[in-house]
Amino acid sequence: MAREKKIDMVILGLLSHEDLSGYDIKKRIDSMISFFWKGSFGNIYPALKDMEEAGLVNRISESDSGREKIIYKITDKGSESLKDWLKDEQAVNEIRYETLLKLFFGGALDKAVSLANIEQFENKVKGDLRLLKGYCENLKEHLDNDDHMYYYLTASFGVETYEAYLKWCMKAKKILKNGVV
Amino acid sequence: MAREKKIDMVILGLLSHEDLSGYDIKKRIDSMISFFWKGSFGNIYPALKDMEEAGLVNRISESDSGREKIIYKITDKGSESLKDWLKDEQAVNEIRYETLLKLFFGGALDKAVSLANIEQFENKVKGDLRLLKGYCENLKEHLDNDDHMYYYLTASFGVETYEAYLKWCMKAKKILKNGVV
DNA sequence: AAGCAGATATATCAAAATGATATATTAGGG
DNA sequence: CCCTAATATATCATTTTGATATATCTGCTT
Repeated sequence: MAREKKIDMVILGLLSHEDLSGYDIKKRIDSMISFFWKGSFGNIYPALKDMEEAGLVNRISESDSGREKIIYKITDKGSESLKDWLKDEQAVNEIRYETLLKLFFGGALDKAVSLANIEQFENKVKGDLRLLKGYCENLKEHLDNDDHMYYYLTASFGVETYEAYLKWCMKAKKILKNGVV
Repeated sequence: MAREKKIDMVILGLLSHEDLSGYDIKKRIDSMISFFWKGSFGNIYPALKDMEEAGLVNRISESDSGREKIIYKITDKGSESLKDWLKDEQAVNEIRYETLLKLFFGGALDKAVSLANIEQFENKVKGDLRLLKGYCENLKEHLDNDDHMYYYLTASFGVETYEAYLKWCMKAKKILKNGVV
C-alpha cells in the first residue's frame, strides 16, 4: 500500500463536505483544526495537483471571471481512500512543545527565566482556552447534527487539555518558587 | 540574528550536561524527552557537523579503538547560544494528533469506527501514563536536585495532560454512543 | 571456539512539512 | 481615485522524518 501523505487525508476530509479551492482549504484548516493540525500553501497546492493526477479529486471549475480560482471536488476513488485511512486504527499523535524543551534545559540559567517562560505559555493558553470554550458552547447546542458533534468532540479535547495545562502551570510555578510539591 | 534550528538547541542543551556522541544524543532524546520532542539521526549528525564548523561544539575524542566514535563537547560560544535561546520567551508549541483528525472527519463512516479509534488512543495513553507516573514518583524524591526537578516538571506535564486525555476519552465515547452531554 | 543476535555508531537519502516570498487580482473604505 | 486588505496560486530553501546502508563490538548459546 502506498504511503499516504497526511495532508492528502486532510484535504480529502474537507472535500468530503464541500467543494473547495486550495485557498479555501487553507482557510478551513486555519479556522477549524489548526489547534491540532496544520497545513501550508507549500504542501496544499502540490498535494492537490498530485491527487488530481491520481484521480482522487477533480477540478470542477476554473476562472469564472478573470480571477483564477480552481475548485476541486472529491471523486469516488478519493472517497474510498479517505475511508480506508479512517478505518485504519493506527494513528501518529505527537506534541512538540518548545516551552517544555526550554524548561527541561532551564538549569543553565536562573529559575526566573524558566518562570517567565511558563508564564508566557500560561497567557497564551488562557487566550486559546477562552476561544475554544466559546466554540464548544455554541456547538453543544447542536449535538444532534453529526458534523457539529464531531467538531464539538475535537474542540472539547482542546478545552480539557488546556485546562490541564493551566493546572500544571500553577503547580510548576509553585515548585520553581518554593522547591516543594 | 540567524534562524536557529531546534535540533541544535536540543543538542546544545544535552551537551551542557555532559559530553556525548551523536548516537548518545539520540538515546538521550528517545529516553528523556521523546514524549514532547523528537530527533533523528538524519538531523542530529548533520547538525553536529554544522555546529562544529560554527564553533558551537568541539570534537574531543575519536576512535580510541578501531571502532569509530566521535564525542562532542559544548564550547563557550555554544553555551551562549543555548542561553540566548532559553532567554527568548517566544516558543512554538504544537500538537499533531492524527486521532483528532480522524475523529473530525469521522462523519464519513459509522460511529463505531470513531469509537474504535478513540479506544485505540485510550489504550496507548493508559500505557504511556503508567510509564510517566513511574518516572514522576522516582523524580519527586529528589526535587532538591535541580536537574531532577526540571525533569520532574516536564514529566508531570505529561501526567497532567494524559489524565485529561483519559477524562476526554470517557466523555467522547459517551457522546458518540448516546448523543448526549 | 564458532556463530549469531542485538546493541553501538556514523552516514546518507528520498519524501514530507514548514515558512517565506513572489505575483496578480479584486473588494471596500476613505 | 487610491490604498489596504483579502483572495488566489505557485514556488523555493530549509528543516524534519523515517528508512536504509555499512560496519563494529558484546554477550550468549551451542
